[in-house]
Formats: sequence, C-alpha cells, structure tokens
Amino acid sequence: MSNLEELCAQAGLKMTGQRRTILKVLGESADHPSVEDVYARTKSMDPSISIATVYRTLSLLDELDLVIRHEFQEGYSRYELNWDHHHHLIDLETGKVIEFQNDELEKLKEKIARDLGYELVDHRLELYGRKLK
Amino acid sequence: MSNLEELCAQAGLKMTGQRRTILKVLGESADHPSVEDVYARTKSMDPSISIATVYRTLSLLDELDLVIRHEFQEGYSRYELNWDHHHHLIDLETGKVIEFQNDELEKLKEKIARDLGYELVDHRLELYGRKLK
DNA sequence: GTAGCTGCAAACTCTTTGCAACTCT
DNA sequence: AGAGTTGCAAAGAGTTTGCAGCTAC
Repeated sequence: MSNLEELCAQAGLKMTGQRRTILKVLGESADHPSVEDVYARTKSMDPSISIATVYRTLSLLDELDLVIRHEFQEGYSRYELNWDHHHHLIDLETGKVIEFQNDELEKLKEKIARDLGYELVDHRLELYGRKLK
Repeated sequence: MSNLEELCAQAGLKMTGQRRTILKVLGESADHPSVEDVYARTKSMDPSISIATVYRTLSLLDELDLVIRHEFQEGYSRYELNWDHHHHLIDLETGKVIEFQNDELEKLKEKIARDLGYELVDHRLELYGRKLK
C-alpha cells in the first residue's frame, strides 16, 4: 500500500480499484495533467473507469490537500500531487510549465500577509514569460 | 470622452452606447466584479443590454490589456481595470478581496524569471488567508 | 450488512457563437 | 456605404449530480 493510499485510508476513503488507479497515474505523472489527461491515462489501465469518477476523486483529493488544483487561465483545471511546494512559470509560446521554488519568496509572502493582518493559509503564484534568446 | 474611451478608440473600437456604459461601470467599480455583476450594473443603466455584449466587450478589453481577468478559483471570472499594478489577498472566511502592492516582490519575480532564462510578460499572485485575531 | 462508491446520462454553469438587424464612422 | 456591433437563442466546454447497482470494509 503506497504512502498516498495510506493517507486516503486515514481520511476514511475506501480504497477502490478506480481510486488506486487514479493515485497511480498521479504518482507517475511528472507534468500537470488536466482532468481529461488523468481520465485518458487511467482509462488505458482500466477501460471501464468513468470521467465522473475522475472528477469526484480529484475533488476529494483536493479537499484532503493531497492534490493541488491549478487554473492556468485555460478554461479548465490541471492537477498535481501536493508533494513539494513550488510555483510555475508558463512559457507563453509553447505552453510548457516550468516549476521553481524560492525561499525568499516564501518569506516575503508570509510577511505581506502578516502585515495585512492575515494568517497565510494558501497562495498561488504564476509567472508567464517568453524565453530569452 | 474619458481616457478609457480614448484608448478604445485608438485601438479601433467603435464607441457604442453599450461599450460606453460598460466602461463607465468598470470605472465606477472599486471591487472585482464578475461578468454577471458587470451585466447587472450596466443593465440598471441600459436595460436593453445583453450579457453576450458584456462577455464580448470584456474579452476585447482584456486583449487590449485595459482590463485584468482574474480567476480566484470560483469557477468564473472577475474583472477590474488595469490601472495600478497590484495583487490580491482573499479572505477565506468572508471572500473579501484585499489589494496590495509590494516593490520587493516585483523585483523578486523579475529575477526569478530571468534566472530561469525567461523574460517576464505577465504574472499573478494571490494569497488566501484568515484574519488574525 | 451497509455506507460509500461507481457508471451512466442528464443537468448545470459559464462562456462562445451564428445570424439577421442595426449603428458608428 | 460598409465594417463593426448588437441581441437573441442555440451551442459548446467543463463540471456536477441523481440514481440504481455494486463493493470495500
């Protein structure tokens, strides 16, 4: 039983075949798949799975904070496992998504929220850029 | 003719009554109205306006960069005039949106993009927090 | 055994679009 | 006059949901 499956079990989720497949797909995805992507990848392992189950499972995982839902201004959501904390730079020419992490930024965000009288619960930062020649 | 209307005219847009009304509404809105909000506010000034026109106009204004489209993970878009550059902190308990600006942050973003080999074209940062007691 | 999960299809929400009529320039 | 704009209604995309049957616990 994978670590991910354990976390789900702890949260009271039943470990069905479909969920196991979806978790496997997420664990093996190095990118930021859309719901359709996750659906296509799981379907190749289990052709009987339905997209409704993918939607429902991803929502559950989002509530449990095991997954992060992104909206890169595309009109649909993308998901990724909530493992290491990082942000994204989206290449405007190719759509490629580059991950990065920056300690200074983390501290600064905390400080900004605190200065405004808030405790930072969540945040998202996306950079959109063009490759320098 | 307002400054905003001039900018639209320069871009080759015809200044129709509907557009004038929408621009007026945007100029008078201190918040971050959804399309439905903009529609409701324009409708009270011009009951014949249609929501399709609001959608079309906001898209045009977005392309011209006169307006910024936000997606605060709510399943729909919110708009605001692109006047001064700032970011948002969303109060998770009330949904209230607080604007802020931070020079250090601006520099840091540029630097991160440059270090990744990119020219920063656009970006978005949202903080989600809970009010400190 | 039963609460929870699934697939299916229908429904829902937000947004876009084709078209005929109209209106800025 | 003519290209651009509008309202309407229909269509489109992404997502959610009601339900009857199934399954993990």
